[in-house]
Amino acid sequence: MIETEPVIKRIRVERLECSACEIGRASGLGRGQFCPFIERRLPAGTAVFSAGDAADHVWFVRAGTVVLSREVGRGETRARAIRFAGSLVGLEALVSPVYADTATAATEVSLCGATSVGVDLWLGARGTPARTALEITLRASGADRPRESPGDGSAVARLARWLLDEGPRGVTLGVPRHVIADLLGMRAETLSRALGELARRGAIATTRTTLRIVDEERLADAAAAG
Amino acid sequence: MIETEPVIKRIRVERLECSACEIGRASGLGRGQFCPFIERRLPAGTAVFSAGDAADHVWFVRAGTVVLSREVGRGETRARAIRFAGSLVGLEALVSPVYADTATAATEVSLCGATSVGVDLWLGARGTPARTALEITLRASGADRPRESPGDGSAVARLARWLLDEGPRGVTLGVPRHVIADLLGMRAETLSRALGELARRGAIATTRTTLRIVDEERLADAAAAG
DNA sequence: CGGCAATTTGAACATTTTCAATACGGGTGG
DNA sequence: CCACCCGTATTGAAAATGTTCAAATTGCCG
Repeated sequence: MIETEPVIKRIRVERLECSACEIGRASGLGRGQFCPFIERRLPAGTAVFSAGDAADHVWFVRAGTVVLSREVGRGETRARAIRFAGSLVGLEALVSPVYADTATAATEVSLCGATSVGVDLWLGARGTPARTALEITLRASGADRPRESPGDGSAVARLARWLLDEGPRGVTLGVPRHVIADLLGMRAETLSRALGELARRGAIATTRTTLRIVDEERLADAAAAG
Repeated sequence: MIETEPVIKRIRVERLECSACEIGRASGLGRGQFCPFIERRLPAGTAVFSAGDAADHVWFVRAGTVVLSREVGRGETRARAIRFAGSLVGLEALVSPVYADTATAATEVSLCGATSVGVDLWLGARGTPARTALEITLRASGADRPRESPGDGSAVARLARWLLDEGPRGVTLGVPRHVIADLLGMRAETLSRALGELARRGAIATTRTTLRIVDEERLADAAAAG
């Protein structure tokens, strides 16, 4: 029988030793080096950063919980992941001028923040294997869109949005339809019907294996509709 | 007017110069070093690796498209992301003994693979900032579950599954209900009803701010149901 | 102690899922 | 080069599921 503790609203973090922190250790704190991250506390509900903002800081979650959300259209945003103590958030600052996610403190949090410039220096020379792997990973996940679900808009709207920003690439590269359906959180049959609907409205032209965007404006209308 | 090319099924990659590759360059190919990655081609539809398998290789996508899927329950799997040329897949091998995703070639692909051991060496000393950041990132994203949607099971089943493997942590750490609802691809109202249903079945005990798993077996039944 | 925000509840409604059956298109073998 | 076959995509109609919107409740905080 699993028993959960009462929900934590206030966190108590006396004095987390930086030498006990993974980031602190990587910084070589014991060896006369310094850590670019500076602690800061935020109350529950505070926005740490917002998707689209200039990505100028990277944060390490020292205590508390941060929720990551991404836009799904019409300025609406949906939670897509949770980050607990020990995670880095906003690392996309390394590879993008703007944040991909909106980060919100779900509880009171203790965050250690550093400027992108500081992190850039901290990470060491560019082009090393570790750094290259990190950047490749960040670029890939920064471009991912969370799987969608019916609450994010009608099937037609979701498809229209997807086509507007991933379509030409994804469709061209031979991704099977059932995969697209999965990403959009719908069944293959529903995708098929949505494609048909957009074609009927003159937004796209499609055959069983081809897809062409005919009228971007109508597509945008469909995307906005709901 | 955006026009897509016909779907690509066969890829032509004559001889991609390794010195032109981001990975090759990071390996210091020009400087007498070597790259641990070895090219291999796979036809469309081939499984590169499967979630749960021993994570012994890391792959770099040189050409083609790879689909990443993750389990959503009952052994069913849903596509959650697409990786194009220039991405690394299976990097979770660095921080986990098993793959978190199932990777499938959507088109014919040219992949460069390296053993986890080789990549471990290639990345250089452990504990450096870049490597630490990479590992933290991989650990976090490896634990993420893709947002779910109604096609992945009924609201009650999705909630039950979530509670079984994320519940105690997420609930304890004060994640608001509407965030959980987002992650499960349902509205807050539906989550509320699903919680009520599980409580009625005696699987959990819940108040407006508390949640306790009372009977794991019933929860598992609900998770399997559909 | 009062007010606010989050959660719960209700009932009608719209949407998507289902489960079949059918049509294609591409790849294979002759 | 063409016919055949298999797997993928499409279509149909019924049914179930989740969404909506509004109102009531409750816990938390100042």
